[in-house]
Amino acid sequence: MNDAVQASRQDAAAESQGPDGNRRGVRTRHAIDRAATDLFFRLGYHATSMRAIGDAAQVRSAAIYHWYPNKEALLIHLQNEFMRELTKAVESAADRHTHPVFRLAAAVREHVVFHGLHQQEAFVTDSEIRALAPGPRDALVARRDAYQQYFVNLISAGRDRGLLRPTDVHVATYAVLLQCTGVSAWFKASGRMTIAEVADHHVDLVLGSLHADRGLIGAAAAAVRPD
Amino acid sequence: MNDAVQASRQDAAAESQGPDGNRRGVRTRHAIDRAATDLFFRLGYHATSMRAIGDAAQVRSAAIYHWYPNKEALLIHLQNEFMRELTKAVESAADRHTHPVFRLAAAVREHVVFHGLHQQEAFVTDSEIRALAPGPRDALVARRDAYQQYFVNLISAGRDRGLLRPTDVHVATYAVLLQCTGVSAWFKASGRMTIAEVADHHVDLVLGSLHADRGLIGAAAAAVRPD
Amino acid sequence: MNDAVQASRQDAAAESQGPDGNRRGVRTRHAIDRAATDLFFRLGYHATSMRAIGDAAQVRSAAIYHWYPNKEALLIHLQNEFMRELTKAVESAADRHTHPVFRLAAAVREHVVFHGLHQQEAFVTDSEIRALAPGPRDALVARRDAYQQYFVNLISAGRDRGLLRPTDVHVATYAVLLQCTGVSAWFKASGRMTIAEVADHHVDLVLGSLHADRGLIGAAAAAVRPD
Amino acid sequence: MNDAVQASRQDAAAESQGPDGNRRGVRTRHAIDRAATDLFFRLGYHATSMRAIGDAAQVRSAAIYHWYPNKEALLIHLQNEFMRELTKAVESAADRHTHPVFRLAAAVREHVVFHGLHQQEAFVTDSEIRALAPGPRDALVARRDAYQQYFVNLISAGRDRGLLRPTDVHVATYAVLLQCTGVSAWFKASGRMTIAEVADHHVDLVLGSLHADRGLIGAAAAAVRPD
DNA sequence: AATGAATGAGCGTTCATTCAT
DNA sequence: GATGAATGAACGCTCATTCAT
Repeated sequence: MNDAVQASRQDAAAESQGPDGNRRGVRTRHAIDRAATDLFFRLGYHATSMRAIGDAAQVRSAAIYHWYPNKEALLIHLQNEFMRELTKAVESAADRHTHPVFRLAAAVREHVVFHGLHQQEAFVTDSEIRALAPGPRDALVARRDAYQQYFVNLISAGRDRGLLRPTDVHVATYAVLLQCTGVSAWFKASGRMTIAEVADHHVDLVLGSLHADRGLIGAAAAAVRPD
Repeated sequence: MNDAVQASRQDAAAESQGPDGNRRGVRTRHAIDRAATDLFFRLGYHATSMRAIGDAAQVRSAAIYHWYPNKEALLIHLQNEFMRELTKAVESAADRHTHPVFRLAAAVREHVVFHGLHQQEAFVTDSEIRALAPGPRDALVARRDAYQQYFVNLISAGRDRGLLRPTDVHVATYAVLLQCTGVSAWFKASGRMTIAEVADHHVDLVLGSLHADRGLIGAAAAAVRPD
Repeated sequence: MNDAVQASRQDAAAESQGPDGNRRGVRTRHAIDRAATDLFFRLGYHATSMRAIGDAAQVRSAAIYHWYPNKEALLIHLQNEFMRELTKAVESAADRHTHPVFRLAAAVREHVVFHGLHQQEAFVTDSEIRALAPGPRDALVARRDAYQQYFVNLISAGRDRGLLRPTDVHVATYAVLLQCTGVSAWFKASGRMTIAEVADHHVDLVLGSLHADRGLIGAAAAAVRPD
Repeated sequence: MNDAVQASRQDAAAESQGPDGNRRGVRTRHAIDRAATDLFFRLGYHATSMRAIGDAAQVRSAAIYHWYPNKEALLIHLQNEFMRELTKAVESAADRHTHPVFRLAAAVREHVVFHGLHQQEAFVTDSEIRALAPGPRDALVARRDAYQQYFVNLISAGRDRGLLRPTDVHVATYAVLLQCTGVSAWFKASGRMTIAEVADHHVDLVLGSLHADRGLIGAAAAAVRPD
C-alpha cells in the first residue's frame, strides 16, 4: 500500500515547509502505524493492546488517541490504506497491456509482488475483517468485493475470446485470489526465492488452472516480467 | 472433521454403561465444543469469552473448567480433532487409488469436501494458530507441515512420472492448499453449488495449474467422483 | 427508604433457609449499597470510583459487577429504593388522618423525619438526577413529579375548603418540598435538635406560609406528633 | 451575579487602553467563564472536561490555562463572583429600608430575583461546594455562612420587636434560604410567571411562615415591589 | 457435574495538565 | 494568546480463572 512511501512524503513536506513540532508529530503517527501493523500481524488485533502499540512506537498509549479516535479506527486506516494502494498498483499494472491474458497475468503478478512487499499489511487487511464493527466491515467487504470483481472481469474477458477455459469463473476467481493472497502468509524474504520468482510461478499456476494454451502462457509470462 | 461422529460414539458408550448423570455430562461437553467452534469461527478466539461459550452451551462458564483446564486447551482440542479427522479422510481417499494423478485428485477432492462440511472447524484450525502459546503452536504447525508434505509427495510423484509439470513443487503445493482450504472461508451451503461441485472444479483447477494433459484431467476427475 | 431494614430482612431469610454461600453474597451486596450511598453522598457520583466503592465494601471492584451491571445501575437502585420507601412512608402517614390540613401536616412531618433518618439516600436521590442517562433520568423525574403532585393535591384540598390560602399552589409546593427536603443537607443527628423537633418546626413553618389559622396550626401540629 | 456587567467593564477598559490582542484575550476569558458556567450547571463539575469547556469557548483546552491555573480555580472564580454579587445585591436591597420586616422582605425578594436571573451560577455555587478541596471549600462555606447569618440577623430583628414569631430562628432561616435558593433549580424564564412574580410569592410565603400579621405582610410586599 | 461468588490482571479510553513553539 | 503534542494517572469495565459448596 505504501504507507511507508506516502508517509515519508508527508514527512519530507513537513520538514521542508513546517515548524519543527510538526515533524515530531508526523513521525509519531508513522511510528504508531508501523507498530500497529507489526503487532496486528504477529499477535492479531484483539491480542494487541494499545499499551503494546504505544511501547513499540515509543510513546504512551494515550498519545495514540491524538492520531486516532480509537483502536478500531487505527485498524481501519491501515486496511483502507492497503486496499487503496493495492488496487492502484494492480490496476495500473494490468493497464500496461491490452491482450486479455496479458492483462490478467500482469494483475496476478503485481498482486503477488505487492503482497510480498507488504506482507504484514496484506495479512492484517485480510484476516482482521472480523474485528470490525458491522459498518466498517461492510465498507471493507465492499472494497474487497469490488477488487475481486476486477479479477472476475479479467478472467471473463479471456474466456469470452476463447483464450481461457475455466470450468467456473467465480470458483476460479476465488482460487486465484486465495493462492495469490496467501503468499503474504508464507513468503519469507530471506528464503530461497525472491518475490519476483514467486510471482512468476503464480502467473504460470493461474494461467494453467484456467487452461490457457502453453504457448500463450509462455508469452504472457514473458510479457509481464519487468527487465 | 467428525466431532459429531466421535462424540456420539462416546455418547453411546456412556449411555450403555453409565448412569444418567454421565450422559448429561457428555452432552455438556459436546455443547461446549460446538459453542466454542461457532464462536471462535464467528468472532475469533480472543474476541470470544468463556462466559459467551458457557451461555451458548447453556452452562455457567465455570462448568467449562470441568472439561478443559483452560481456554487454550479447548482450542487445542478442536484443532487437533480437526487435523486428525482431516488427515484420516484425505489419506484414505487417496489410498483408494494407485495412479499418482488419481491419488492427488482424490486428495484434493476430499480436502475440499471436508472443508465444506466442516467449515467452522477448518477455519478455526487455520486462523487461530497464532492464538496458541509456543509449545502447542509448534505442535500444530508440525501436524500441518506433515499434512502439507503429504501433498508435496503426491505432486512430486506425478512430476517424477512426467504426468505433472509444476514450475516449482513447493510453491505449487502452497497454492493448491491455499485455494482448497480457502473454500471454508467463502463456501455457503445455501449457495448455487453443492460442495461436491465446488470440489470438482478444484480438481480441474489444480490439475490444470500443474499442467496435466487434458485427457488425464478428465479421467482423474471422473475416477474420483463418487457414485 | 429502609434499604437497611429491607436488606437485613433478606439477610435473615437467607440465613435461616439458605446455604452459607448465599449469606456472604447478600452481605456483600448490602455492603456495596452502603458504601456507594456513603461515597455518593460525600463525594458525588462522578467523583466516586468503583474501586473506592469496592474498597469501602471490602471487595475488589470487579465483584460489584456481580450485583449490578454498571455504576449507573447501582445509583438507580439506590434512588428507586429511596423513592419507593419515601412515598410509602409519607402516604401512609397522611392516610392516618382525614382532615385535609392534618393530612398535609402529617405528610410534611413524615417527609422531614424520613429525610433526617435517611439523609444520605435522600441527598443522593435528589442531587444525582443529573448523573443519569436520559432514560433513567426521565423515569426518576416522573416518580419525583408524581410525589410532588401528591403535595399539590394536599395543599389544593386545604385551599378548596378555605383552610389554606396560598398565593400560588405550585410555587407553594416547590417551597414546601425544597425546605423540607433540604433538611437532609444540613441536619446533624448530633446537633442540638432531634429530627422530630426539626419536623415539628417545619409543620409550623409550612402551615404558616400557607396562612392557616393559628388555632388550626396548633391543632394539626398536636395531632401529628406521635407521643 | 453579574459576570456580564463586570466582564464588559473589563472589556471596555481593555478596548480603550490596550491593543487589539488584549480585547481578544478578554473575550476568550469571558467565553471560558460562560462555557464553564453552562457546562457545570448542566453536567456538573466532575462530568465536565476541560476539553468540553474549550470546545464551547472556541479555544483549545490548553488556552484555559492562560487564564486559570487549573480547573478548580475556574470553579472557585465563578463561585466567588456569584457570592460577591449576590451579597452586594441583597444587602443593598435591604438597605433601602429601615423597618425590620420590610428589610427582610426586600432581602428575600432580591435573593429570589437574583437567583432567577443567574440560575446557572447560583446552582453551580450551591451544588459544587463538594467539588472543592478542603481549603477553598472552607472559604466558600464561610462566605455562605456569613450570608446566612445576615438572614438570621434580619429574622431576629423582626422577632425582637414582636413582628415575627418563628418557632426557631435557625430552622426558619434554613427553610427560608432553601426555598428561595431552590428557585434556581426549577424556575423557567419561559414559564407562566416572571421571576418578579415568583419573588412576590416568596415574600408572602416567608413572612407567613414567620407568622407576621397579614396587614404587615401586605404592607411589606407592597413596599418592596419596584416602581 | 455444576454453580455462585469472588479475584487480580489488564483492557480501551479519558482525564487534567505541561510545555515548546 | 494560543496551540499541538504528549504524559501519567485513573477511569469503568471485562477477562480467565479459582474454589467452596
